[in-house]
Amino acid sequence: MNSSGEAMSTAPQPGEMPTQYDPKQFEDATYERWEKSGVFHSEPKAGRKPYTIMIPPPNVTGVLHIGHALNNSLQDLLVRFRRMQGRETLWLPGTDHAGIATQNVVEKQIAKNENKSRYEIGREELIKRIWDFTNQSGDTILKQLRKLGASCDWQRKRFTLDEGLNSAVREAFVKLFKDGLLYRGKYLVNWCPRCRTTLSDDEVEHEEVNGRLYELHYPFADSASRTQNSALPYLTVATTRPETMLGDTAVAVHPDDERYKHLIGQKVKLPLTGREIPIIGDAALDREFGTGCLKVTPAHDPVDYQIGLRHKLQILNILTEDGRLNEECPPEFRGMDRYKARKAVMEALKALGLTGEIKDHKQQVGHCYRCHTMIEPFLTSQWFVNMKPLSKLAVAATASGRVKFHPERWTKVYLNWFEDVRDWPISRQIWWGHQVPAWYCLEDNAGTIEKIEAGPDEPFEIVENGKRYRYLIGEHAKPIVASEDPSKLPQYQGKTLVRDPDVLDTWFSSALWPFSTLGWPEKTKELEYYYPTDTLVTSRGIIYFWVARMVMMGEHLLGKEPYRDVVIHGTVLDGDGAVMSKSKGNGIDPLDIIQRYGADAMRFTIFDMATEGQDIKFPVQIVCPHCDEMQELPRKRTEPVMKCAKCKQDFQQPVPNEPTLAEPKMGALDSKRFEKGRNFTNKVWNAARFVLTSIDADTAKRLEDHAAIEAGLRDEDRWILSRLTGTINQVTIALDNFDFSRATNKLYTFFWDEFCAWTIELSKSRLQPGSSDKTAATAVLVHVLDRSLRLLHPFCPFISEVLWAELARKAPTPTSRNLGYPPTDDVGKERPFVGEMLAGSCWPDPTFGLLNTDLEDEFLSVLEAVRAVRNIRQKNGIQPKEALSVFIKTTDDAAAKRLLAQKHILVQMANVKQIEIGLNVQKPKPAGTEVFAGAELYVALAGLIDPAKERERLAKEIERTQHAVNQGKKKLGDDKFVKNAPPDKVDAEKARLAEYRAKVASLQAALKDLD
RNA sequence: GGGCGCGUAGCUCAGCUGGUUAGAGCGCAUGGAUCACACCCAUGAGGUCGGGGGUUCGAAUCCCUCCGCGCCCA
Repeated sequence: MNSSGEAMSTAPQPGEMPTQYDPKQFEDATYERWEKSGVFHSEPKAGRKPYTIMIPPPNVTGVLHIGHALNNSLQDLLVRFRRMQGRETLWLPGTDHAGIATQNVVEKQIAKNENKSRYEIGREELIKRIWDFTNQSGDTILKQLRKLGASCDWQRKRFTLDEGLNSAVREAFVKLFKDGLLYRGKYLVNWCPRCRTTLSDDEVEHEEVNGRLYELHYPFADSASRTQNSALPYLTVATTRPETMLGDTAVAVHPDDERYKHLIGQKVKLPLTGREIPIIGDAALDREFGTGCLKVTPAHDPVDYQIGLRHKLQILNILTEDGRLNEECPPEFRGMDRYKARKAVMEALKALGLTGEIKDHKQQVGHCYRCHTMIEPFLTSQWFVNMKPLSKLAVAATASGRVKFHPERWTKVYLNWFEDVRDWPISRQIWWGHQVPAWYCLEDNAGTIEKIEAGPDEPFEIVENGKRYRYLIGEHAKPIVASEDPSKLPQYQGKTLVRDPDVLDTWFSSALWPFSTLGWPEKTKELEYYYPTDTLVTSRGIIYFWVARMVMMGEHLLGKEPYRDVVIHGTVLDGDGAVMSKSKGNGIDPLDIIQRYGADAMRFTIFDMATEGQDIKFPVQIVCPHCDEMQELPRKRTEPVMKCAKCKQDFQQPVPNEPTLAEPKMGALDSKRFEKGRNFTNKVWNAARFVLTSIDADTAKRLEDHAAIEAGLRDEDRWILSRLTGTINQVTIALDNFDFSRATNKLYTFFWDEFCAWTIELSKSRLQPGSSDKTAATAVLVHVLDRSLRLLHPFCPFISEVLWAELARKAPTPTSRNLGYPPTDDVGKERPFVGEMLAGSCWPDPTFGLLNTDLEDEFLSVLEAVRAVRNIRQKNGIQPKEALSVFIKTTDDAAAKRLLAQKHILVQMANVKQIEIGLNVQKPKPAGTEVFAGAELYVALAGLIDPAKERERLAKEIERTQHAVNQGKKKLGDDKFVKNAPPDKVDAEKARLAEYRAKVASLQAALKDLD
């Protein structure tokens, strides 16, 4: 084969396979071969069904963490599976520009290195710096994905801020605007005073904070006024944010509240400001909260805002964009930060005797999801997406079953979001992102757009004569929304157009990802072929942020769902059930794991644990950086330096919420769970090693003589072929259903407990020099190994690829690698066999003609017999070397014949030297006895027995069986069971009871015989 | 406050539509340098399925309730 030349450079030479698999030796080279071969690249092909996954684009500046490892390993599993099934498979990779997050990183750098704010640097320069930064560190995470084995089509890599995606964003914006689904308006939004931008509701994280509830007294304007139940000359309001009182424009009471209702219509004199504000009645008030009087600050509280609208109150903004008090406030407070202002206002009120009780108060407070600053409700003009019509489309997509969630329960979570979702503010007052494609004509908007000089620490759009200016675009300004700059248009000649300075929410461009990456709005052949895509693999955390919005946009802009299946996987947690994170110092680094165990081992372990979307818990250990010894972390993780239990040297552990020290060396976090995957890959390696070394040149030639091989097949061969068929079928079904853990388990059990433990063991005698059976035995080993490696490939791509290349080298023709059962092989089939590598070869089909469930059942009793002999041997302390004499007494002739046919298995697997099977077999004395499937098995123990041990063993078995007898007796003794249960269940119970009774009797007899 | 998930062997988890003596891996115990693998092989011990109530001939499984843990939304 062509590939063998290349394969030799990475695959081991014959006789050179070490006894342990060393992933580092093969992984990078194998990945390189894949990339070179083009097996990951996809082109639209008429007549072939595509399979497409769009990667959830990680942040461009991100680094791989364990969550990415899980997410992308699952995608790779699906993609490799479908590719091998012959689908034209595209896994499109890329990164997200992550607006606020990325801008923050660069802003912090600039602040640290140059002590400058973004306003001092200026928009253009900042954007340039961010581009430099992302170009530099941007593809780190994509490079790391290769370490996982991710089979992405790198030629189709995209970035959410690249030119094509920008045109998609502009087109989407224009279309939504034309369709009446996009509007500009002045509303109360979530505002981050640190990022100085709007945030959507989803970008606000609510957290419980220990705050205070302050009572403030507002004197009545009319000094004659009094409350009903007190003679005090003021109304007392309660608030958690006293500084907002400067923006109060009313006090509200409940219209039915006996204490206050007579005051409605009167006024209070707002302290510190001298303004008189009305007392109003509003039924939305909670009479029980605080004093029952609510200060109303429409510009700075969502509830108050609604009240303000209802009562047409003045809406008075008292904050600047960076959270300081503005010129609407009394001079002594102007320019103060909101928290300083809180203190100052309280002090001023206290001096006037206008403060009351101050109580501790727990409250939910919104924080910016990117910088964790407390958000402020803020009145600004923003672009909004009208969510109602789009929600309907997205809801319909799941209702009609076109979009399905796995596990299904997430459908409800998804739908729930649409139920009372508010309009989505999409403009952001930052610079890194897609600038809003809207312009304003100054001449046409005279009076609504204001040009003002910008302060040194304020945003600005234009510089004239060294002075900075910004435009304040009033809420009623008329935008010109266009995908291209309209200033060249004839109607604007001689006029000044200014572009909307805002950029769009990152999630706006992410929402277009499934089709913008395929060239939309152009009608490309890719879009035609790959859209709708097939599967989205993501975590529950972004169902709202991303999934819901993608479905809306796909439905509206293309009239089709973006994908058919949404797979929601769990979250990786530590042993205590805490999310892994940098600040908690409990995060396992997937690259460390790959380094220690290999990518395949990590993937396999993850798949094994990925059960039905449940969270995945990894108890975390730490590795000594000096001697590599894995050890438990101390329960209290406060002291960074710990001593290695083995080499006694000091090393560092990550401590929650603490920076790392310069010294001593940091230990890597690890988890013992990964040993399962490593052990399995090593098992695969060694099984292959065994099979490969058993193929000599002579055997290789004969592997194509299928007729001769067929004639030489034994029952154990037919058994493993039947089991293989069942396994192929089960793994395929499990993957079809996104049941990753089940697929992994089936593969594991088949390979380890059936192929290795039985087939390989049993083949050993047949492979001896001079054995006439060698060809058939080898053919079975080669066939099963070939199919196993194919099955294994999507799970463990590296080791399977390496071993398969080696197998192809030892058995160089396709027909030598199978027993003649379809599928014969990839070569000559319609499916292209890309790069002559396993990654481009085909998935095994279950060959149902090989299924033989009768034989499988029959084998169960042989396996039982082996286990029985081993058990008696072990319990009597008989050395494995000691060959035993075994007698099996059956109740019918057929059973005897069946067992007799397999007696070599007993001989080989249980070290038996002499065996008798039949209806009239005599029990030796003394004997070890086991009862199974109606047969009694005796092991002659003369000279070997330890009667006490055998008695103990029998007693235990009797006790256990008696338990089953009791349960059966109880059931069958119950008239109601016999009358009500289905007859087949009753019969089955009867048969079972009879069997257990017989077993107890036999065992008791055996016990007696020992005397 | 609403919604969802979880609670099964020392640990991490299977156990789907109710019916064999409730399983796996790790760990543990015992034995094993046998010619694929000690990252191995063999055998075994270990569970009143979070508590209580109900439905049913029969409940780890269905229903109610309580307790504990976690997540999401308000």
